[in-house]
Amino acid sequence: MAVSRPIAAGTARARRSAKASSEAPLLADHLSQYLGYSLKRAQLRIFDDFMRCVAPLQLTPAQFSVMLLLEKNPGRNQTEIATTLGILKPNFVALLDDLEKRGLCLRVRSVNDRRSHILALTEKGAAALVRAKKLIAAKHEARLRALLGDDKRALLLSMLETIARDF
Amino acid sequence: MAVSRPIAAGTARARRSAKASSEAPLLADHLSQYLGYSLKRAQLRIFDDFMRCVAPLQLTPAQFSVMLLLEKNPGRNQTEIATTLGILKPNFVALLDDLEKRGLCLRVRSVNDRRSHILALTEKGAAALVRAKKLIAAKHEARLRALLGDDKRALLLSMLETIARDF
DNA sequence: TATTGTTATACTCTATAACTATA
DNA sequence: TATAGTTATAGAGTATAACAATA
Repeated sequence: MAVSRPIAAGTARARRSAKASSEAPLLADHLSQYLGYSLKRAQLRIFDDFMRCVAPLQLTPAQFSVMLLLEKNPGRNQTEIATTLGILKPNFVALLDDLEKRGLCLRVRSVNDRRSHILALTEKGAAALVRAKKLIAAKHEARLRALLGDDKRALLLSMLETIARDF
Repeated sequence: MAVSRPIAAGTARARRSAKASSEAPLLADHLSQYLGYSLKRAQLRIFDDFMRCVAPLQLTPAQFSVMLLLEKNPGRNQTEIATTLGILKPNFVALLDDLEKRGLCLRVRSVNDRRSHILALTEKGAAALVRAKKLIAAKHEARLRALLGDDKRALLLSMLETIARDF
């Protein structure tokens, strides 16, 4: 049971739509003081918007990150790609099955080590990735820049990386 | 299949532990440019650390947020608390069952509206919450302050709130 | 009729053990 | 003996429909 899609009780929107059962809005501002809470709320919003922006291509954030990694790292096998993204090998199978079934990527048996599947984007996959990157840049990331400004956006990303790396 | 617990291929740690199958580390730095990716990575780290810090009390972030809300908003019913946190009513039942079974909170039938369950922390629940807050302040949030500094921490929180509210 | 809390249920994401085929 | 990919499975988290009691 995670903290998801919260309704900010302190916002004008929440105050306007207060239920008749109790006029006073709930006090929830103190929750935002906790990094985990704010981080989770922001992450859900961002993933939601990401999915909407990339909806024509039907790609989840995880699928997009896999395809991005395949593009920049040709010749790698499933274990290497999955591990880099923090996806466990058993859970990576279905994700790849889906991408492969849609003709976006390929598994090829390695000649050096016949246990390994070398992963590659198909032409269709590469084209889809190009389109996805354009949609994300034009809609998703552009919206973020408009909201925060370029300097604050860069600072936010660097702080998040710091937390992911050093916390 | 989400982006979780990733291994930063560019870190010194990752380079040291590179597998024999392929000496070259994977290029994954470009992923950090995407807010969703960095946000998710940071969120997983923070939730992980939150759980470790509060392990003596066996509270999840969601349970903690519920108890915090009960403390600041006495006399509210299940729907109000759940909705404020973005928890769907059916999913809130098991969470409350667990807290109530452990003697941390209570459901009381409302006298005004006998359909409603008014929620309240027990004395034991209030005491646990005090302890949890102390553990989080002393370990979890202190670590964040040490990592980012006070000014950047405040800026990070305000940017995350902006995203959650206005994106 | 509508709402509160609840049950049942399903789907996604995450995690572990164990199998197969290779090495 | 160990590793790569896979299967089976279990547990969280999240979502919807529908029910009983009450309004």
